[in-house]
Amino acid sequence: MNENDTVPTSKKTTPARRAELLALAAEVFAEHGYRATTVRRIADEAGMLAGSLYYHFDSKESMLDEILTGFLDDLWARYDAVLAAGLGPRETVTELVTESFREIDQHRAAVALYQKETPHLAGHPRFSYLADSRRKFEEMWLGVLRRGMADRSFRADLDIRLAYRFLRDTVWVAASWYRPGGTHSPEEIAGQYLSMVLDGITPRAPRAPRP
Amino acid sequence: MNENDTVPTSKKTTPARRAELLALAAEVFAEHGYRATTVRRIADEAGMLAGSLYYHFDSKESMLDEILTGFLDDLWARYDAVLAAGLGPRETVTELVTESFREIDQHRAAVALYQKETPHLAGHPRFSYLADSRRKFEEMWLGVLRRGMADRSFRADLDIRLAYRFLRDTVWVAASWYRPGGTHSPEEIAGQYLSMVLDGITPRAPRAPRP
Amino acid sequence: MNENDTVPTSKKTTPARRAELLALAAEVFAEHGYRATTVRRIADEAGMLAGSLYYHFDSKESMLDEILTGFLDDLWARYDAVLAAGLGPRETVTELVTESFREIDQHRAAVALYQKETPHLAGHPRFSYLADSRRKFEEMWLGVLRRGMADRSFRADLDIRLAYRFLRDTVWVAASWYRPGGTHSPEEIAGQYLSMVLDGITPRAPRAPRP
Amino acid sequence: MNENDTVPTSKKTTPARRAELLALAAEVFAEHGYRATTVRRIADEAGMLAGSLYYHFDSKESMLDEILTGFLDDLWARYDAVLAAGLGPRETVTELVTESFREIDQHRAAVALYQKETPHLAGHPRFSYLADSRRKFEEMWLGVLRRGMADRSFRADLDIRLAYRFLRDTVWVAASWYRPGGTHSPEEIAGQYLSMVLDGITPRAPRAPRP
DNA sequence: GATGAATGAGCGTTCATTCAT
DNA sequence: GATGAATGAACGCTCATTCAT
Repeated sequence: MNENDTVPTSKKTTPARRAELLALAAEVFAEHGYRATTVRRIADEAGMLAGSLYYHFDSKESMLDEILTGFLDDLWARYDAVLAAGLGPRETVTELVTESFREIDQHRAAVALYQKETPHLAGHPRFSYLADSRRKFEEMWLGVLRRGMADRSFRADLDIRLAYRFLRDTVWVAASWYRPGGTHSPEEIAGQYLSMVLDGITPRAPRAPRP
Repeated sequence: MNENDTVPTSKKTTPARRAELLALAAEVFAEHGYRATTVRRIADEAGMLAGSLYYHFDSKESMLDEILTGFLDDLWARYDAVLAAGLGPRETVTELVTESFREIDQHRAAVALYQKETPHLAGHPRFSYLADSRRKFEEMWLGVLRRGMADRSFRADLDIRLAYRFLRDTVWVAASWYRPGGTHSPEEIAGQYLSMVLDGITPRAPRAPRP
Repeated sequence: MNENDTVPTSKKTTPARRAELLALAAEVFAEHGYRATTVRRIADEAGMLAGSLYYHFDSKESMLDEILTGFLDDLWARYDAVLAAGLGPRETVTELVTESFREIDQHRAAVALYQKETPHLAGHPRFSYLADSRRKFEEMWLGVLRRGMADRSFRADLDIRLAYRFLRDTVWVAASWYRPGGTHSPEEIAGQYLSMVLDGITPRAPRAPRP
Repeated sequence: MNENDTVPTSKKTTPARRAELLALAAEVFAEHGYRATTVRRIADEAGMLAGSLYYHFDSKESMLDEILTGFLDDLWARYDAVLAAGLGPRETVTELVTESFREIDQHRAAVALYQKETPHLAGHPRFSYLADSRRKFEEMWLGVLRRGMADRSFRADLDIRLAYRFLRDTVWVAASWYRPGGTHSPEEIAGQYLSMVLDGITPRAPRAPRP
């Protein structure tokens, strides 16, 4: 997924400076949107001139690319670890959601960017990995939901595709308001979300504890 | 809220043509984003030249303005009717969510546009009504949630601000994937969403029917 | 050869204005070279701003394209007429050279541009017709030279490829110094050139008049 | 003519390294044109970074300058030797053309560069020696042609200025297609060219051998 | 009501050049 | 002698907007 592993596009810079600049660019992209963000603005924020950015990156687009692939690589490392643990459906959902909030906590800008720009990037060949990731994402969630419905972890009357979209969106939109270093840790927020998603916002009688 | 009621910007046109053009613009804005949409693209779609649009509208921004105010006017008419009905908290939530999905069904483009562009428009004086609406929105939801927690319609252990964001986002993001004329009616989708939000995705023992 | 016959790229402008602008661009391109010519310079010369040129043309490159195809279309119309006349080798050479000088007289800038830029444009797919034309050109000259050597119109000891290059270059470089409206008509210059090329610059005994 | 003799621009480098780099630069300039050649491209080819070239040369322009003066110095050394030999007009022309082809053979890139860039450099004070050389060139050729017409070595009916341009261009354009190490030696090519120029491409009766 | 042609500001990008290390 | 990182001016191009017709 990360083309940098195989095709180091422009490694003329130290990785540290690259990462710095990229984090900055992600922040600005996330705040104003990719299109509305001028390369001059990023350069300003970095204390350099617009042209100087091109020493480090090939283009504005390649900055976006690198931010997005970095994010997805990291995210899938988390998800794959969860999936490899062989947990039950409810625990898998719990862990997936928690890892998602951890990702939001650590790469908020990239997540927000991903949310906002993916639709426009869909058709672009360079960003085909976004559609690939989306597919994997869908399969993952649909799979865990199906397994959960089969073993009665989840309600049998769910419209599975609707439930998938519900779960997917519910988690990610949090990136639009979440600010790291707030009063709640990502784990706490994940806990609250899971509580609402799993048990609903209306009171329920105490369930028997699960094995 | 709708400045056209008091300050008719460009009344040279018939309201019908305006509405036509606006619906078209909303569609294009929603698909490609406001910034990425060129005025020429809208004109193309309308079968005219870019310059000709300026007979009907003052600027690209005023089109956006008109679309957004139209949407909010319509939405608040719906919400105000629900609030005026004096229903209980659970029923109020049910009706608010249902009306939201009806709004998505009827003005999908405007809703998507609102979702996508509001953050960037926040500081802009011309669009201060967006922040106003957001405030009203928040008060409305916080109010109904509080009342529900007070009368035990909703769980007492909810983090109310988190629950508010959860509800708010959960509903609106549906505009990003919803396509009118699909297999589900807006009421059906609302029903499914409400079922998940109110009761969670895990099975619960049958509750006593509410009066 | 002329894509405008089949694919009218950007006929948004009146052909007259296009032609005017194109002639102007050709002049500037020819004087300073294509790369060294800024689009602002052309616009200046046309009394407009750089951006305004893009109402008439898609790009700087498309201006070059249009100039070049226009030139080649015109040139080949001339050559084809000569070839269709079925003249003997010496007369064919005479007419081809004369038509070449007429072309230089009427489209000096385009010819100079063609001479100067063709090498750099060779690999570019959009300008593949340049290589095509070059091939046709070579076949044409090689053909007439061969026929002339066969029927003793031309010396039998010529290195035919060298003679081809000699003829080809000799004619076209004139575009670099020729100025229309000078003391010599294109026909006179063609006559002088032909006299040197056919008979050499050293005196020769009078030849028997040809039939 | 060579300002390096009097004003050593950047003597920080060994002449050997300079010459190496210059030959390389000439090659790249000749292939892509001076403007279109980036200093980085030259550096790449030399296995260094763009900035490093500035240790050896003051500027891109000074590289061009040095290449051109080197070429002209060499060429005029050849021509002056020929002129000093006191040959007859026909033999002088023969030798001048032959030396020209030898120059092309040995400094093809510089010749091609000279041909291509001289027109644009005309007005530039730094390159005024190009115009000087051109003048000397013209005087030389006009002189030998005049002498040849006077002593009947050349035809009396020639337009002398046209003949001058014809000779001048005819020789130099060969630099655009000539590749050293081909099947023909420069002397052979010179012979063929001279044969065409002196005697024409049509057969002539055998001339009485010259004294 | 709409067109054709233009404006002018700004955008992403390139590139010769500089300079501390 | 060479590098890494930056500058700053200019370039081709886009686009919202204007306005006479």
